[in-house]
Amino acid sequence: MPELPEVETIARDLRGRLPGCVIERVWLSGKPLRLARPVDRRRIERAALGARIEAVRRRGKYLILDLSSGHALLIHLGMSGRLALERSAAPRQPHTHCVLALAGGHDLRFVDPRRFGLLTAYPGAALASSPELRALGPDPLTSEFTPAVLLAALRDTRGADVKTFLVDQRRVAGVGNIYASEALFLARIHPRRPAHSVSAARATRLHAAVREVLESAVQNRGTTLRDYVGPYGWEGENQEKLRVYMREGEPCPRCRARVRRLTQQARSTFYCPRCQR
DNA sequence: TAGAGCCTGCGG
DNA sequence: CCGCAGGCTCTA
Repeated sequence: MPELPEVETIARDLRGRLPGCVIERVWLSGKPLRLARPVDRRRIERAALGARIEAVRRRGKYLILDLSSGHALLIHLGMSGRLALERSAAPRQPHTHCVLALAGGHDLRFVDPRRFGLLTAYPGAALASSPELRALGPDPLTSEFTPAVLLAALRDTRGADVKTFLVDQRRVAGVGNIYASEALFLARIHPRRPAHSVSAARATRLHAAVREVLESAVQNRGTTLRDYVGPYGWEGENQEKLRVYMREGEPCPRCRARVRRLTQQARSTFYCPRCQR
């Protein structure tokens, strides 16, 4: 479910609330998450029990909680994951897999019906070189993401089309299915174009489009198409701003041609067949 | 670099 | 019943 803007929204909401909080208890459902791997209770407890939350960060689609123990919790929400900040007395939602009980009567709860998410912990010094974070490409909202970097990565790609390139986290960290379609529409690039055939001029447009689409989605607090909600249950507003995603058959906002859907890597892509080349 | 697989829920 | 869903990883 969540891509960069949704994870960034969650990080910002949590940042207003979690730093300074002490984790008093840890509860785990014991159900396996990503790759049918069970959450490692000892790892989580060693990192979190009795620790104070010092900072909340995001890297790509990952959330990071830096703790006073010197460890960090690493969280990925997969397709259906949510974090919920709720009173400890409030009933737990179905599919709750982790509860961090905070001093003062509130919980941070990890809820994930499909269990494609990930929850683990690393010593702070080992986090950046962890298997999860090691290979991530540049975060598109940082200064590391430049037109030249994007162009070089496109040129380095053999075979893959530009849409598949955009959702490859090793190339750009944080773009998923919604924002790939939206960025390609803004940049007027056809999703089936081979990545290495994207010209420098198009790469510059794509760079600006990726930034624009992600930044405005963050401003709009993310996209709620089905069930994305933030830590307080708030929905996003960005679904109203989507130009092509989930709009098959509707008129293109630029040229009025009908928006089409195609399938790439078993995922839907939406685009305008007239504007995008 | 395709395709399958991991899961549950929803809408047609 | 079927297909499909904001992700990622392992396989051939």
